[in-house]
Amino acid sequence: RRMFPTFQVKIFGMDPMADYMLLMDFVPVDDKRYYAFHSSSWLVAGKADPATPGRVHYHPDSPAKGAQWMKQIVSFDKLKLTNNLLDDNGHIILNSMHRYQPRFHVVYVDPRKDSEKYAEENFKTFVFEETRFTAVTAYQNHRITQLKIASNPFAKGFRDCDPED
Amino acid sequence: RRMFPTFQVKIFGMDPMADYMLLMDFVPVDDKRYYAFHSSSWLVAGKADPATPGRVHYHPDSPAKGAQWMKQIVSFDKLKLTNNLLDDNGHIILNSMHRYQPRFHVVYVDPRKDSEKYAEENFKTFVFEETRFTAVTAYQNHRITQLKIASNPFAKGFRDCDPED
DNA sequence: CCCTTTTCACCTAGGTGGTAAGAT
DNA sequence: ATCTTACCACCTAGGTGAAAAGGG
Repeated sequence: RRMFPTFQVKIFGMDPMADYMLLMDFVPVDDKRYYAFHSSSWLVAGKADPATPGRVHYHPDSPAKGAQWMKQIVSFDKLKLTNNLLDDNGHIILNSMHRYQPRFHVVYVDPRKDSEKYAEENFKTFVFEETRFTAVTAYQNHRITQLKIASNPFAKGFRDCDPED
Repeated sequence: RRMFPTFQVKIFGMDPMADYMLLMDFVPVDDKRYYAFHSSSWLVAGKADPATPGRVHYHPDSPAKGAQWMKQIVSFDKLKLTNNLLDDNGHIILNSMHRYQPRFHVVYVDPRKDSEKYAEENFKTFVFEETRFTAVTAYQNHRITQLKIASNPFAKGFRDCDPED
């Protein structure tokens, strides 16, 4: 399913005329597996399960000019997560009940013939720790459910109050 | 609205590793304005109205590698037509009751610095005369309406027989 | 007991021709 | 008389959490 809320960034400082690829991936926060205790808190269940294939999600507008990326907020709303190790839809594969850190990467599309040499300097990664989350197959906390229902337009059918509450 | 049926092409002979832009535009077939006589045939109503802004529709996957374009049929299903001269959605603007010839263009994205010099040879246009049509705001022929209802999935609500008829 | 899978009603978002009213 | 516009019911396509069933 889609990740919600959507990861969004506002970009500054690109070369407006140069091409860039924007992408995201997810790395484990720790080597632990968690479980929900009485639907109220996370406790450690033991060591992490074997790592999932480390896939990457390219923003579907990639490649695009710096001017294009900078002129409005970039939204990764097409990014989908799955726990299916055999997924062949190109979705990001995560282990349920494990904690993850989303990462955002910017790749400058180097027009030089020997661009591979400069791969290091043409690549930049940004991490926002406040975007860490625990992957689940079902919500383990009623307040998270209510927050989703209140903020995701597709869950409007489950609301019982005005949207401005 | 969308053009239906959708313009589709199968592509051969590209350089699999090179980038290409695919686009379409529409040119008048003649300098005439038409009218529908008793909903059964087209008659000439006089000289064409002033030409509309000559817009172009880039296939949204552009630019992409030759290998990508060739591996399946390319479908221009996002292309939209309008008769609104003030349209600011980037749609193709046509005069109603005029005849048009869709054109398909392939642009090779030349990696050379002085690529402008080679614009001529990096550009190729394909015209399929069987795709000519008369632009309308409402169908002028009941058999066209029935053909659309029978073949467009979004018009399923107007069908009264099985789809395989 | 806790987590996962499947199915479902209920949404968003948007593409159909029908239809009635309006314009020339 | 003929064409255009605006709105509508009815679709496709797909994103929600609920709920029930399944698994360890």
